Amino acid sequence: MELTLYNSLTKSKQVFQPIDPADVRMYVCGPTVYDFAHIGNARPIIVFDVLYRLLRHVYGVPHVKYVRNITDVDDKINARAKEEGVSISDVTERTTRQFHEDISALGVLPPDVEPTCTSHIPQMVEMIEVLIAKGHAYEADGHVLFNTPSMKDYGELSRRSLDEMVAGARVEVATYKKDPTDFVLWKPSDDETPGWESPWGRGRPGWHIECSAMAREHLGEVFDIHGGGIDLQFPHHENEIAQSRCAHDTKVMANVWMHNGFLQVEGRKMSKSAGNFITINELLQKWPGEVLRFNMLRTQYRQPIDWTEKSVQESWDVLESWYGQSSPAEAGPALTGEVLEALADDMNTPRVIAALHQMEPAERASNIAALGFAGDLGDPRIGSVDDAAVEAAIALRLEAFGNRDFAEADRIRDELTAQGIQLKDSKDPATGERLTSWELKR
RNA sequence: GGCCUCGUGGGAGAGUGGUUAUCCAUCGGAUUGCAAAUCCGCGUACACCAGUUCGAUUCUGGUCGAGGCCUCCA
Repeated sequence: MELTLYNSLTKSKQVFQPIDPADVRMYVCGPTVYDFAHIGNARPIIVFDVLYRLLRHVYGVPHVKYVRNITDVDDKINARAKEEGVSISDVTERTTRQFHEDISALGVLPPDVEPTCTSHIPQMVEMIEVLIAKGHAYEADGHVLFNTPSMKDYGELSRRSLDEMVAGARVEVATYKKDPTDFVLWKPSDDETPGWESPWGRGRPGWHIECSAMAREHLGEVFDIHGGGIDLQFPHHENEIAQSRCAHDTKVMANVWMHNGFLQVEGRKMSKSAGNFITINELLQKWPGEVLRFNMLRTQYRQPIDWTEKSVQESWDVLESWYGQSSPAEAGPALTGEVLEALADDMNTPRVIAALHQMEPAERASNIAALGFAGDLGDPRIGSVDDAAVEAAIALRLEAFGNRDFAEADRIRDELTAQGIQLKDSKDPATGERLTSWELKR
């Protein structure tokens, strides 16, 4: 089948043609592990999980390789460790564990490889040496810098010329740079900062070289898809491209570059200072993970998304209604019909959802199962409720019904309502007997 | 200041040079002892101003508005 993807490199939708259909390779920039992942971080995780599932459907599970790194070397991590008075590995290990816990609740498959920076330092050093040998990088004042004018088409991804960048720059240029747009490959570490021995003294890698080195190690010099958030397009991805292409003398690093749009919260940019910073973990205290997953997919991945309480509630309502008709837990996963077509159209997930609404419940259940939904809407807040007491109250209410004592029945219902418990009555279609279920009000 | 993305009905959100997106909410009805839940029915929107066109929400230009990035930063 034909799969169309939007390529940031060409700014157009293109039919996806893998280099080798028996070995389709995708790299996605993973988290820097210094703090809880926020809901904005969850977007690429979920979006590219959907793509991973689609690729596996199209090319076969054994023929797709998905690499998503963990950035465990970063000055933010160093700052956090210092602030807390703990070791750097304390911070990175704890945060990595938390990250895995949080995203597994979102129904994402683990990537095939999840490399860490700390285990790829030799590969980074080697790549930097190659770049120096080829005249693309130089040592200055203990740093190694990539010389951007040494690459003819630097800036192709973000479509800016070096002149534009210099003209628009607001940042003071370090004096040791040959050119204002040169960027760091390696920087020196003092005794208190993590560092590794290198030909340029004890130091640590710059931000971009990690992804170039890890992608090369696990996917080769040229691979199919590289993904990440739109905020990474420049400078991170631009510089990855520069490093990898210049080190390998290749025309591209990856054939298709994909960027998910930004996330806002209640109509405003999410930031700690604005007080609207939401972590995945916090949301999971209140909502089932698959509601968050569904909510994320209601917007096409390239569009900006406005994350609101109201939209999450709507997502919950939709899933509850679907699961009530046919649960994905009991369905054989399968991508079919219009759902598959919409997915293959640059992952048009809103169109996918519209198609799901039109499907028969059984087929729908199969499709949502294949999209990573398990059918579990267990309310994470339910632990705070004494459900035996609730069941007992419901039994008393049904007894009151039996006696036609509506005043007593309503009194019990009002009491439960006051506790935030919503009753739902239905009839057994066979016997006509009254059945009562309950849930916590949102 | 430079580069870029976006602006669809009450809300969310696809799409299209001329034809019902879809979902949620509202409203009306059925059902219910009363509610909730459930079921049925109802919505001709596409920021503004020009231009191209037989015809534009869909193409081009401009205006206004929202948002992102601008090299060590998350």
